[in-house]
This record gives sequence, C-alpha cells and structure tokens, in this order.
Amino acid sequence: MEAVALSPRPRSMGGSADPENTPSTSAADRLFGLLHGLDEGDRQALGRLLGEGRWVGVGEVVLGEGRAPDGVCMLLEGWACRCKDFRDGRRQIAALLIPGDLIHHGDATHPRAGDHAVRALTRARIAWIAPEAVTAALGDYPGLAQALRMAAAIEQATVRAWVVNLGQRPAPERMAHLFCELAQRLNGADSPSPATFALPLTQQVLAWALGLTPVHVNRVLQHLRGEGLIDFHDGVLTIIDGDRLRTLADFDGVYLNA
Amino acid sequence: MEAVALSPRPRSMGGSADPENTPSTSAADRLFGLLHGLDEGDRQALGRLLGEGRWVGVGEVVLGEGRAPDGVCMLLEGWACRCKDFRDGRRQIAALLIPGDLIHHGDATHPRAGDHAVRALTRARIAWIAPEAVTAALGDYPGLAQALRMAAAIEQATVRAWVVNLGQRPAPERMAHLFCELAQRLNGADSPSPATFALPLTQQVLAWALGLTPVHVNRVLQHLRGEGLIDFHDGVLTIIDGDRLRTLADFDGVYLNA
DNA sequence: CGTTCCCTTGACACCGATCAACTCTGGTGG
DNA sequence: CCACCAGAGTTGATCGGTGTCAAGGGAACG
Repeated sequence: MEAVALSPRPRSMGGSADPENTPSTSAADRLFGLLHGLDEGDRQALGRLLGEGRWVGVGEVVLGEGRAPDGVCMLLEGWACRCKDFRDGRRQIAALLIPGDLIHHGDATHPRAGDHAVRALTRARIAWIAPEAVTAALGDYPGLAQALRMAAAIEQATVRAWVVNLGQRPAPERMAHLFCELAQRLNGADSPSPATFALPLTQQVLAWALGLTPVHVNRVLQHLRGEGLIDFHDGVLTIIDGDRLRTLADFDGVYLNA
Repeated sequence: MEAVALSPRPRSMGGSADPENTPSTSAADRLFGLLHGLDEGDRQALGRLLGEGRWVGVGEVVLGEGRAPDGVCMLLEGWACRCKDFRDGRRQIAALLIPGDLIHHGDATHPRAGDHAVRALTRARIAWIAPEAVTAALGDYPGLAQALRMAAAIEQATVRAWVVNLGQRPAPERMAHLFCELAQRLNGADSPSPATFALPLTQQVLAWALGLTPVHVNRVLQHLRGEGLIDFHDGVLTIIDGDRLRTLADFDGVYLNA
C-alpha cells in the first residue's frame, strides 16, 4: 500500500472537485440516520463523545492486523477500507468505509480483528471513544447501544452482499452493483437518476474491491460508459442512468436500510 | 432449492456414515467454547433456554427473506446456510452454519435480514429463544451477552474471509480454504493431519458456496484428490495432508478464534 | 425395470488475467 | 526553465481458468 497512490491526483484546475472539501459535518448524523426519530440528546451525546477526531494520511493503517484495542472508532471524514494483504502483493478489500461508518465496535468483547487491516484511502479523520466512555454512554443513552448494533448488522448484510457480488456476478454487473450500493449509502435511497458524487478511488482500488485487475476495471468502466450508464474520472462518479444501472446490477438496497 | 437434493444420498451400506447420527450433544457448548473459563451456570442456563428445538426438513426455509422475528435462533444439529437466490436459479451461499452457530441474533434491534434466507441443508434441529427470555437471561447471565457478541464478531470475520476467498483465490485454493475453515470449526484448530469428518453436502452445494459450477467443483475435487490432499465422497471429507492443504489455501485460522 | 438425480467426463467458448507498451499529468531536481 | 521520473490511465495481443453444453454411468427408489 506504500508505493501506490490510492486516490486519484487532482486534475487540471486544482481542488475544484476535491472530495475533502465537502464538509460532511454530519458523520455522526449518518449513523443516527439509521434510527428513526431518535432522541436528539443521543445525537448530541455522540457528537460530544466523538469530538474532532484526528487526521490520518493516505494509506495509513488506522487499525492494524493483530488484536485490536478496546473502544469505539468511527470514520468522520474521508474514505477507508478493510483490506486483506497477501505476501505477493495481491489485496482484497472486504469493505469500503465512508463517513459515519464504524471502524471498530470494540465493546470489550471483540475478538482479534486480526484478519484484516483498516487503511485510509484518502486523508481521513477518525475518532476514538475510550472504552470507559463507551460503557458510560451506553448506560446513559440506551439509543446509542441500539444504534451501534444496528450499524453492525447493516455492515454484516453489506459484507454478505459483497460475497454474493463476487461469487455470482460477472464484472460489469459487479461494478454496477458496487456503484449502486455506494450511491445509496452516500446519497440515500432516493437520489435522482443523474447523480454525481465524489468517489476518490483509483481504478486500482476499485480492482481490489471488485476482485478484478486494474486493466479489466478500466475496460469495464469504458463499457459501462459506452452504454451510457455512468461516467467516472478524476475521482468523480456520475450515474447517468440509475434505473438501467440498477437493472443491470440486479440491485436491491433494502439490506442497507435500518 | 426444491427439486435438488442438498445432501448426498446415503450410499451402499445405509447410514453407517450418517452424519445425523453423530450425537453433537454439545451444540451450546460450542458456542460457549468461544469463551474461556465461562461460568458453568451460564452454560446450563443456555441449555435450558434452548430446550430440545424442533426438526426441519432438508431444504426447508428456517428464516425467510423479509423482516425477521425477534428472539435468538440457534442451530443445534445438522447443516444450514445463508443463501441468496436469483430469479434465474443461480444461488450464492454466504455462510455455512453448523451446530452451535447462531441463525439469528435478534436483539430486538436487528434490521431486516431480508437480504437472504436461511435454509436447512440437511435435516436440522433448531431452537428459538423468545425475546423476553433473551432479555431476561441477558440480565441474569452477563456472560451470555458476551458470548452472543463474540459469536457475531466471529461470523463477521468469517464472512470477510469468504469475500477474500471469492475475490482473490482461484478454484483449488478457494476450495482448500473452505475445507480448512470447516475442519477448524468442526474439530478445533488442533486436529491431527489425517482427519475425517462428515460434510453432508452435494457438489452442487459446494458450488453455491464457492461461486463455481458443479462440474468445475467436481474437477477441482479430483485435482485435490490427485494431489493427495483430500478425499471426498458420500458426504465424508478426509483431509489427507492438512499441512499442504493449509499451505495451498494460505489458511490462517485466527479469525475463527475467540 | 424404469426413473431420478448425483456424479463424471469430454469438447468447446469466453471472460478476465497477464504481459507489454504507450500517453499523460504532476512532481522533482538540476 | 527544462529534463527527467513516477504513477495513473489506456490499449492491444495472447493465455488460461472456468463456464457451458452435452452425454453417459451408477446407486437408490418406486
């Protein structure tokens, strides 16, 4: 992960599309969006617990292989991934994490998360909540515990969806499915058909996520583009025809809903 | 799932190798094996909560797509799978479940498990614990809550391992990895090299789990057999050379440990 | 004694990997 | 300022793993 850039270089006119400039003030809100009509106190309590977080650089390991510390860790800004590295340089991304996702639900019982590492794919801001603070907050704000369990369950369903994606779908529908998932996670289920959002990932990273080669990712991207479904360059994905994209991918986003 | 048998027919001299005859009295014990030195009271409490369970037939849906009921559900005997069905008949198994595995951790907060169905692959015995009983027991036996979270975390790690397996490994190492995982889950990490255990699955089921075609599963099985690594027929898997099998699969079973 | 269905085998097609070269942009250092 | 380099993206040629199609064997069952 060292010698390879993970997010595309800013092109031509600088940071005009710089994804880090999107405020994403509401990382904690996204976690709480999982719960309908939740107490406003819970939301503010979580915000206080999280604080500002700290910045980590591109490619940096947030949570290494080996036994993980206790406490809860959340991604506030930027992109990260759960990533398994092979000795020969091959990699597989098992999860893409966006602001509001839990990096670690360390309820003092988590076994070793040693099967993978969490790495920042862009510059990223993460927040740790100390285990004592977690247990205390769980007592004071019962909604919090529920939100954490909910988030874990949704991540579980998402990983299962990736198993299905990798096991059954050929490359174009596989990539289409990933894009549909990300669109829904980023914009919500009801995003209009011509949608544009920052996807600050290189084709190499997409390849790691999709179990493909970078060159094949490139060809599939061109294919989808030629079909008039999407456009993707310089870290910006445009979904041109969401309906046809979902049809191609056989996408059903219920697994992402609370 | 209707017209296809899921476990191989008993061959020649009847049920001599019938996997259902293995007592597996200790399904609950396996869940508790996840915790070192746990209270004996907790173990017995879980046993009482589970009771005898009820039998379901081969191919029967234990937990359908759609919103799941509350409560905890455990597999006591037999095999089951988390299975995603496509309209055109294709399938992908996202998890293989053996006695002691949790089918449903319904802590009254689980969202729709609607992305997949849980089906019995053999005749299976499952037990439900009503939600009130769960919350009551969680209060009385705090070790139980920890065991449930632990089991969930291990399943999560297992699904991630499947993502890696499907995304990165070619068919022979993929199958080898699955066999290593099952051997460890069934016999523990320290099983002697020539090991034999019941694997009451058809090649078609293996294909669903591995993202391969039945005919390719057949060929890969022959290949592994020709290499002197395993033998598999009539629902019995023999691991002839565990070391070389693990090497081939690049298997590291830490993700299965508590 | 025919049916069913799992397993097996062979021939062939194709998706995606591999290898290799080239462009382009941005960064670096003389 | 320019030469050079590094790394992302792109393209073409070729190879191989896996899917597909098709046929047949063998054990259990009615």
